[in-house]
Amino acid sequence: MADDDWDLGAVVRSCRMAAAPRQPLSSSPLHTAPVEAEVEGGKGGSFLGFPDLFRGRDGVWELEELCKPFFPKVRQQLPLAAVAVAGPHQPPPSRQSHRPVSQIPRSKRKKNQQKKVVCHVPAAGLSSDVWAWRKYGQKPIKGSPYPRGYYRCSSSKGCLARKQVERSRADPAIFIITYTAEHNHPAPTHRNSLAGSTRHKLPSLEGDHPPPGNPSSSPPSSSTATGLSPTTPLTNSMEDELLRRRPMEGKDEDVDVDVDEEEGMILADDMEVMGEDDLLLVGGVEEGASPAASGGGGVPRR
DNA sequence: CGGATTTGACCGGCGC
DNA sequence: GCGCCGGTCAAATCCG
Ligand SMILES: [Zn+2]
Repeated sequence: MADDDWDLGAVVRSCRMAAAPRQPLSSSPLHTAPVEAEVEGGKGGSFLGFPDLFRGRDGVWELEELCKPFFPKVRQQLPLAAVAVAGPHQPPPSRQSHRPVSQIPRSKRKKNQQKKVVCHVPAAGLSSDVWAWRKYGQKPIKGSPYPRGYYRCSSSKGCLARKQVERSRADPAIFIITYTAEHNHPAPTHRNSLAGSTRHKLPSLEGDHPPPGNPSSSPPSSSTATGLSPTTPLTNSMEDELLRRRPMEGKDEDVDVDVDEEEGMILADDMEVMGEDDLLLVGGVEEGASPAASGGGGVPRR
């Protein structure tokens, strides 16, 4: 392959998340990833694309510009490694128990699964998420005073969709969400009332009153973010608060970076085709196993 | 009771 | 070879 440089041909496109207050839709299930960019072999090179404005569908939030002082570390992981599976595997669990990775060649996926969609959205954007996410980790990242939250689809069972939420270092009011993989099932329901599928969303909270010590003056300085995305539903208060902090004057920039290497999106395809109302399952995508079931065994799996 | 959240530890990859 | 970093899993805990 190539010669030339594995550098990158990145195609960045701006896409707006559009909270879409509603809208009959029914023709665009993908509300958050209308565009995609392809990056090839990205390593050691700054790319960042060009501000490509895109039509303004509803013309609600007009894109502004993507000139953000990104940190000097905008490197994207490199793909490479196109190994083709292989074979034998089934290596016994060496080391403690490590992780019974005997499910799928995660190793390959790791680097192969580079499908990422980065979207910069304001606080309001967080609430635009119609999917239910379950947080499975949070870690402080270098170069940013705020930690990054790792979320997974509530139905991790067939949904490899993952989401990374991080706060912008310059604009704490802006969140950088990185979506990986797509859902293989239709959204829970178009945002009915947003059924919160999660907990932790106390209705209380009015005005500010954080009991003790709530850094209302300069919150960002301290570590611990002020609360990364709660989950699907965003506390109104928080939303409002954030909005207040930095009223997005039309500043809504979204960058999509999609790296596709090989197939593997059949499921997604299906979803695209259907994605209409409540389509439950599509043809048996489920894993044959029967984990959830009702506890028939005890330890989950893995 | 189930599900979600939280926190720590562990692993793999990369850089030096 | 070791260290750094990011990412994920896993167990414990709490809420509804
Ligand atoms: Zn999903």
